[in-house]
Amino acid sequence: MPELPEVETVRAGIVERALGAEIESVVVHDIRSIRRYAGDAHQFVEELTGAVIVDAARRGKYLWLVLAPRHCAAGGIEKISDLSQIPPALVIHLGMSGQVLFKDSTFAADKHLKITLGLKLNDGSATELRFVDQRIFGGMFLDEWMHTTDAAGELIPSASRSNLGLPVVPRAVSHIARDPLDPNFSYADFRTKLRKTSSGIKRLLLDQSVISGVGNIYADEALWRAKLHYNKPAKSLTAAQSRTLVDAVSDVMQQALVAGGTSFDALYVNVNGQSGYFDRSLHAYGQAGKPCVRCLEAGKTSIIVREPFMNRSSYRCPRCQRAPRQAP
DNA sequence: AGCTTAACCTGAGAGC
DNA sequence: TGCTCTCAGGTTAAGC
Repeated sequence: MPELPEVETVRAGIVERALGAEIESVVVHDIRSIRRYAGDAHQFVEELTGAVIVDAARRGKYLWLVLAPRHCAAGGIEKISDLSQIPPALVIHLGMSGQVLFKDSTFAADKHLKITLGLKLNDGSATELRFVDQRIFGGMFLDEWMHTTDAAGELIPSASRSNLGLPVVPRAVSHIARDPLDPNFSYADFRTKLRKTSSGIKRLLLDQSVISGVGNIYADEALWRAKLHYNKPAKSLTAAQSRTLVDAVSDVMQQALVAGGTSFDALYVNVNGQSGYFDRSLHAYGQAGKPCVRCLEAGKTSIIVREPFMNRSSYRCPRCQRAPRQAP
């Protein structure tokens, strides 16, 4: 289940492997993996072929490739100041089961191979960027650039390292809030959004327009670390609790990132096809029936429970994450 | 307008 | 063995 650490692992892999690469060919094996795109498969291929990958950027779970026209050497794009002269962004979302893999064309097609980009790398060698997706909740599309300002009005782009010198994100990403690993993440903006709703706190954590990059796994882990119940009304959190929660999200994501991400069933892998191992460090998610390690260390016994939540599951310790008096 | 729910998918595993 | 049922979950459109 790719959440922020998994997507960031993929982004870093693309930067390491494909910067400066020219997209020589594009094959769409399954049209369903192209989403939110006005054109058809043929147009997708036409628009993408010949472009050069100059960067891979990310906000929350959204990942996008910054492209330059063929005639434009990698790095030369900074000189372009008119957005209309810049090729559209190649936006990638992994959904539930999406993978980005680098493999030479000699390797057999993967079982759920959806889109193949044939790349000519900087050193002249060739390889393939393969988008593989079993459940097809993910996909990719070409998207126009949009100027962006955050709530504070500053003109600073997202996590992109080479940002064209412009405050831009793909249009589809413009409604996504900054994630906790973004240097411009705002605690104040987060708390403002919490105070405006009657919803429980976990619903807000999963709302990508409030804080991005958080999915079911890291939401449960962060709530466990912050000792909060998923149904605690968001507006009832104190400023200190809000900050503690964001720090818990940030900490668990950074630790998962170091571990190469979380993996349960080999659905999530990095660009080399390897699984992360953070699942061995989970304290709440998927731990139903096991003792809460924090309670255990305190000499108490409490068993993690799994409860239905928003058509999925929530895991919590019934002792250190007590239910609010009145459920919202 | 704010909030909730259904739909999109496939495969693994459980139950019969 | 083989069938059916349930579950996994990110996002968004539709419904209330």
